[in-house]
Amino acid sequence: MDNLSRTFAALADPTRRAILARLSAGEANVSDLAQPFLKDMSLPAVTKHLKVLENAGLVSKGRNAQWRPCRINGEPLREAVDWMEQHRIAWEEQLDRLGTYLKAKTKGARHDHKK
Amino acid sequence: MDNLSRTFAALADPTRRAILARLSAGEANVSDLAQPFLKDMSLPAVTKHLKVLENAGLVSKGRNAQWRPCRINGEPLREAVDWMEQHRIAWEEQLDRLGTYLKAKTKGARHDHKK
DNA sequence: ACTATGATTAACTAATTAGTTAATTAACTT
DNA sequence: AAGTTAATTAACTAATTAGTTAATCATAGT
Repeated sequence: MDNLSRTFAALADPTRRAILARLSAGEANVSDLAQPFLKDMSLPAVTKHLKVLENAGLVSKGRNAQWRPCRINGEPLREAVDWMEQHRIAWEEQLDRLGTYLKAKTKGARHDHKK
Repeated sequence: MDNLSRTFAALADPTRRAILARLSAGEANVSDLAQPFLKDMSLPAVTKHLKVLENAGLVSKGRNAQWRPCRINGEPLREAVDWMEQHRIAWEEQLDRLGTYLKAKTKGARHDHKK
């Protein structure tokens, strides 16, 4: 499977997206990351989700004694955003053709990015 | 399954991404969309891929006689980009901490968007 | 009416995914 | 050395996915 597919597949799960969201606030151990989900699933289930994120290159694990500090890796995410941005103009043109672009536009600068 | 997961799952396949890429150039019938893939897979396989894209709301089909003109729908894609953008600053900070941000930055304005 | 074209549906299979519990590994604590 | 904590691995199951071929549906053209 290609990198981009692995990245999108990794993002296609709310648990994994929540893990990434948590990691964008900074490094965390596996059990820290697991904590919010332990009502819904077991620790090995979280380990597996992390493995999916690791295989997609979105997360990398370090080691500190018996802990495994995880951190986010932005590069594959950038590639995914790049793919979407590459087509975004065309999508918006499509919306324009359908006459719904104006509505989107008036939502504000939500899609503008920092300089 | 939630919308965002459905969108990312739909994007996690190179055939489906190619179909979307083709559709960002404009409307196309099922057989037009299928044509580049018919060496690799059957027409029903493409129909199924389109069904996945439809269920994610990424594509909508019209009807014109026996043809089914397909067009892209930007809204779910916007939501996906929004999710990523929401976390992007944090990812970049993470990169910064790792000292690799500068390298990314010198790649140019690739990640800046239109006003 | 008959035939051709465009597309979908049905029925099936193989592979992958997401979860489980139980066992195991690795490192720290006393 | 024994026990505790953090995390992974193993073995298994149920559900989903991506593909197949064959049959069907819908419309057009003759």
